[in-house]
Amino acid sequence: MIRTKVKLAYITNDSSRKATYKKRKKGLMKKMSELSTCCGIDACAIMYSPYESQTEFWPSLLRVEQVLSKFKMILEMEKRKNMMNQECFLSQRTIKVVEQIKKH
Amino acid sequence: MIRTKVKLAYITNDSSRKATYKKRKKGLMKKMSELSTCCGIDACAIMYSPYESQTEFWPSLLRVEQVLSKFKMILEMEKRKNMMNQECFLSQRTIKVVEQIKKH
DNA sequence: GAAACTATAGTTAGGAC
DNA sequence: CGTCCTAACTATAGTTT
Repeated sequence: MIRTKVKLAYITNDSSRKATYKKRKKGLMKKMSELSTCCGIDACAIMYSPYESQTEFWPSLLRVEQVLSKFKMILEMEKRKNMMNQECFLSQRTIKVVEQIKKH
Repeated sequence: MIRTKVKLAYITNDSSRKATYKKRKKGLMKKMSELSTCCGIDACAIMYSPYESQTEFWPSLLRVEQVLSKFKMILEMEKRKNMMNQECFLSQRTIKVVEQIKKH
């Protein structure tokens, strides 16, 4: 059969939308994994949706915590640098977000 | 020329690795955008790497904050439900992470 | 370096089971 | 529900500009 061109719009059919969510989420995690491997970067994901009962942590809850902790530390260091420099508004906003992300 | 199958391993050449990072990051954001559109879900990303000087927020810093806030609220509600139920250890761990993510 | 190009590798929507 | 299939679509490594 001839398949119609996929249009990127909200999928109104419930089961189709759920199936697509699961497929694309899987694909996205694969892409993240590849980016992480090829470029040597830390990566993590938190996934919550109406399509699955449990919040998912990729690659694991522990890794999510570790990656966020490391990222927070890096930005704390940046904060100190910026305080010394008396500059960079954007970086201050960044710190603000990260303090929300990881509270100790 | 015949291209070899891409092998998924750390790219040792610095400029190739950086180029791949930028391409794949762009691809990843596109995939997230599509998932968000097709399935009607909120999505955001924080990107920090050795390849770019500034931390990037996708689709914007404001949206990152909004999505994290919404997610935190949802999990606070789950926490209450679980307290009433006296069950679900995993969900308690989830809450713990989210409290780190969004501190008010 | 970045941006454009392009052939091929990889992804996925819809169907079958 | 999930898993496999595959035509159609998309991403991207290597290359050129």
